[in-house]
Amino acid sequence: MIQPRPRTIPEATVARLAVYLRVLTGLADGGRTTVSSGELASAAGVNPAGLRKDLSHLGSCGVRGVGYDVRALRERIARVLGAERSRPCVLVGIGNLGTALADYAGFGSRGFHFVGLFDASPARVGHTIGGLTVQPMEELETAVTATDASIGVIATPADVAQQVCDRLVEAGVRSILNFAPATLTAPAGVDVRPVDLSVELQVLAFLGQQRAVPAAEVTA
Amino acid sequence: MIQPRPRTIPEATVARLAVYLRVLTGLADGGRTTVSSGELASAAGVNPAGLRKDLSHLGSCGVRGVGYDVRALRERIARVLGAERSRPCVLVGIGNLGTALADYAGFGSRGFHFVGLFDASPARVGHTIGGLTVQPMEELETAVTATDASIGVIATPADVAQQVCDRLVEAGVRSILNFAPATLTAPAGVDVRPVDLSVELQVLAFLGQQRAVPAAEVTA
DNA sequence: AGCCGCTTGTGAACGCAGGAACAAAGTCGC
DNA sequence: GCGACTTTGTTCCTGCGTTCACAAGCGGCT
Ligand SMILES: NC(=O)c1ccc[n+]([C@@H]2O[C@H](COP(=O)([O-])OP(=O)(O)OC[C@H]3O[C@@H](n4cnc5c(N)ncnc54)[C@H](O)[C@@H]3O)[C@@H](O)[C@H]2O)c1
Ligand SMILES: NC(=O)c1ccc[n+]([C@@H]2O[C@H](COP(=O)([O-])OP(=O)(O)OC[C@H]3O[C@@H](n4cnc5c(N)ncnc54)[C@H](O)[C@@H]3O)[C@@H](O)[C@H]2O)c1
Repeated sequence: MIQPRPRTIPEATVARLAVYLRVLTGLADGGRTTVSSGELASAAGVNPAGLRKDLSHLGSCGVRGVGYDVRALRERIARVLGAERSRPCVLVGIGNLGTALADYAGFGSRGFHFVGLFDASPARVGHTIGGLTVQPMEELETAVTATDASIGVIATPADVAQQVCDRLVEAGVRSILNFAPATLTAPAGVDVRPVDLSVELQVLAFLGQQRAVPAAEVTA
Repeated sequence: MIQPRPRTIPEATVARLAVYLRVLTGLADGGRTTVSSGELASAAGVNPAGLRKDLSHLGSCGVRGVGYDVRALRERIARVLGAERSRPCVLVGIGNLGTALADYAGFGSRGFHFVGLFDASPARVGHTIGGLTVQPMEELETAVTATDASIGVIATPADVAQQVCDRLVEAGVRSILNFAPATLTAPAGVDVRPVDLSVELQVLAFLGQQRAVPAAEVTA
């Protein structure tokens, strides 16, 4: 039993660790060397106790009475998240959204870089975005194999998203981020993470509507 | 006690309701009139029992032995979510991402439309995107008041996101969708929903990495 | 008209996440 | 060198979300 640390980290904790990592990087750039859980929690918008519980999943790294060493904690989280080396990603569907993603410089500093851009439209193929040239879909499989891309991003229309997903899986991609408003099915062992902006807006709208209703509740 | 239905719907349920709504719209367009919970659940990628529990939050709407009437259920969900009439939104930061959002036709069919586009850069102001002209930041407050915009979307760089948030709140916006990688603070009564794509990628990367590790676990 | 099969809706159990409180531990001041 | 204060790490507990399982209800068939 060399590993007393439980292998399983809750997914909600993982998402927060990524936020802590971003905040810590900002603090380090600002010259801070140590930070307390309360300070870090308020900067990340979470509860201090919850933050300490999250950090406890990766072993004691703080000093009682002082706080956490910013650089050491950042290193620790980066190692757990596997953010030490940059991961190669491929992007399919270079339309409005896909172009913005391909052009986004922020992914590089967070451990991700695109190694391939693909589109079915001849009008898009050949354009250069963020230093990469858009390739036709025929080259998807060979490019994924050659670059050993680990993450695929889908930004195509919804009606072809499943086909694109299948081709990515077939090519060996095991992690997929899907922006198309469609529910994708993939075999076991493949993670598909949907990002549906309309759903986010609808949740916001519902919360706002519910906030307005309770006042009229007493009138019933 | 005229309202036997509990006023509180779990947020996780609300997000799934939005997905059901999308799936139901697709089914209705395909000509389907009824659908069973199992079918709808598999199309939405959730557990059938969970789907029924979600729907139970808005009262019985199904017919035992038959299933749900597609149109009626869609109407019911749309009413609960407040998606019957389109909600006016303002978008701040018309860069790469903001342009894609402003140009996106899909929001209209999901109950949202932009009534104002704003940017601080003179190079952006005056451009027309999706039928709207980009306005300077000075006009934000008056435009929000005039259009009674209920939702604000932030697509500016992270270092000015908090200022933009403050101005939106000051102008009367009570729901904010934030794409900038920054933790925003807002007064009580204002909902801020972050969408951090880097975090999504990092969660994917972690899950993929964890999937690969267990095989080597026995070697320790 | 009565029975059968199918599907919904709900009740209970389980597991998990979140929050508060407390003990351990280390540092700073004297 | 010692005491007190600060902050972490953990433990307990409460509440929520999810899943399973079953009884109730309705349509269709005979
Ligand atoms: N633009 C947004 O702000 C936004 C917001 C929310 C969701 N989305 C979703 O993201 C996806 C992309 O949106 P968009 O606005 O960029 O659309 P878009 O039409 O501008 O771009 C789609 C791109 O996919 C390409 N494409 C079409 N079929 C393809 C195929 N079979 N294989 C590969 N590429 C193919 C097209 O050539 C086009 O370049 C859509 O599913 C949309 O619903 C977009
Ligand atoms: N582009 C992407 O794919 C992507 C992905 C993830 C996150 N983001 C985030 O979304 C935000 C926007 O990204 P982008 O790629 O569109 O950046 P961008 O630089 O292309 O656009 C930013 C826009 O905001 C405007 N702006 C700057 N300061 C402003 C202010 N004070 N008030 C109003 N407008 C102001 C700029 O003029 C510019 O047009 C950034 O925070 C980025 O980190 C973008």
